[in-house]
Amino acid sequence: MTDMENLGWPIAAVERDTGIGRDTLRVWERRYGFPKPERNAKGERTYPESQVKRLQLVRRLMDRGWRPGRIVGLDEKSLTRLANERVPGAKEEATRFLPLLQTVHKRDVAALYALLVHTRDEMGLRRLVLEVVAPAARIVGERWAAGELEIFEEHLFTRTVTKFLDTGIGRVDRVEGRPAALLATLPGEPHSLGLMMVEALLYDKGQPTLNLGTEVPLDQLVQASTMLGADTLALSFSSAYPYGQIRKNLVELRARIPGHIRVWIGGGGAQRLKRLPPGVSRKTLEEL
Amino acid sequence: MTDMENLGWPIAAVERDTGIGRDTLRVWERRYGFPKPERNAKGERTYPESQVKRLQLVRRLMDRGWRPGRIVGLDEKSLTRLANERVPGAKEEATRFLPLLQTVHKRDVAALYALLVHTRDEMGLRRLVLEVVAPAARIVGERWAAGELEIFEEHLFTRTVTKFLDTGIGRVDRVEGRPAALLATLPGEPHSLGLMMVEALLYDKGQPTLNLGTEVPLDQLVQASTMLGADTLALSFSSAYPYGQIRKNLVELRARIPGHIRVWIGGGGAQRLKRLPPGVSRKTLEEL
DNA sequence: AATCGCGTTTGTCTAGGACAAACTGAAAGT
DNA sequence: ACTTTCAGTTTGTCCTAGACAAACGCGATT
Repeated sequence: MTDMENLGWPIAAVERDTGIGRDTLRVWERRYGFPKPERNAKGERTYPESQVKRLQLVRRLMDRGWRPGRIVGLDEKSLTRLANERVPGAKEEATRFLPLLQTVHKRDVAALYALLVHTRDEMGLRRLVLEVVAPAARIVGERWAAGELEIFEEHLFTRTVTKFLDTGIGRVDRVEGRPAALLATLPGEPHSLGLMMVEALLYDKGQPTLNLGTEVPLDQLVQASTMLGADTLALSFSSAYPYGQIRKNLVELRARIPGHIRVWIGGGGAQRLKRLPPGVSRKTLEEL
Repeated sequence: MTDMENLGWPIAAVERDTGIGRDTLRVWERRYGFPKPERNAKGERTYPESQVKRLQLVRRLMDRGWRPGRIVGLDEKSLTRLANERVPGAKEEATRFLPLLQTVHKRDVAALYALLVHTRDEMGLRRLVLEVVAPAARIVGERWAAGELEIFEEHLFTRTVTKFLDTGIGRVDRVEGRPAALLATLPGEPHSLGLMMVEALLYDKGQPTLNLGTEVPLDQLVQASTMLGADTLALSFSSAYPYGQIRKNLVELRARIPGHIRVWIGGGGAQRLKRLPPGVSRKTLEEL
């Protein structure tokens, strides 16, 4: 283990911790000269901690739309500067959510939960989702991208909100008959909060839904949508979802499920898509 | 798209749908002569549907402890026969859970949810978890391995139980102070039910826990366990978790987190581990 | 009933090249 | 002013065959 700390991480560990594929890591090294891992006795790449951290920074910037060629060569200082550039208007918005964000920064899940309960009692489930949970999730995501929050802190936020929403919409028995809409994310998209919000909104309107969860393989979606007799399949893409994958997967999916089933997409990743594949439509939370 | 159906799937899609790595797929082809994909115009492997199905069968058997060399060469008939071999005593146990299993087979989440509510009112949360949810989860997993259930049906079961448990243990505010135990699974382990059960049991005893969720990167666990001041880190491994990974990850983790923090492991995968790495102990649900 | 040793199995990693899909940005069209 | 078309560039994924250590199965020994 001590060798590991000295020599650095094997390529598989780096792929796991950065989400950047093995092949890509090697090809970056060839093209951009970074990362430049050491080698162990066996001749295998071993990435020092510092390079992994820098790769994580690069990954976050790519999630924001930067392309590798522009940023992989930059040093840590420049990367951090880019990461801290704020979206216009973000500051004012942040102050509106100050109490909520503080619970996250203090990692006080009890306070966060209490805040959610209080807000729901005040403005109702629908407005809570649209006006609090949705923007808060976006801000938390941005804070994470800027390196101000750790991944596990974002995790904690998500988990607490999920737990709260599950408590509110748990009464599955209220919904009868077959589900009108199936909710899911595709493999590679682990963010479940978008689905939870959709589920909460549709539940609020009494529309039967079935949440299949995250990272559902395509063939399973095909099976589920026909076997469960749904008429809509709603997919969520966070802005971190890899560029090209979205369109590719949607085209494949659309071709494989029955034509009468509608395909809806939403989330930050869906917004980035310029033109939609035929037979797929984009929905915002407000439209639900 | 039509070409895809004719020519088959690219290697990345097969990796995604079977959970078998690219390198492994290529090396199996070289060693065992299976899979034997076609090639497209570019010379790339394209796997026919039938071979993907057979690979999924192989994967399920490996999850049960079979080694590749013994089964990769077998034809579909032999594989199906192996998959259908039942664990002794499984039959009697299955009849005990007949009503519950039927809700799963009929994909009737409302009935499943109602059944859970009813059972909890009758025997309490602790006994519900130990005597119903835990064995049911195992049986559902086995049924899936035998090919009787689709992945999404297992998903549905998990999601419904999670929603039910979240409703019961949602009141985060009851717990005060820093969490004693952190719960998580490692990257590659998407099954969250084990964590949910642990969370429910500890909640029932009034012990503060924090569920970090599934597939938490190792470095995040290191960060979280120190920053949140927990004294125990509890990890869950399903029996599907790849053999060697468990020990390797545990050793790495143990070396990186402070010595005073205990590491507990549980779940089907933990049972398969012959000897535990130093500083790691195994717990069953009953012991909590 | 554990522990040790040994031969076998197995997954992961290496290399540099190749190519299509996705992107950028300017020119031409409405 | 706004969209569409086109060529040029960037980028991720896939290819080959070989190598090796870690994990495993199994028999021998404590």
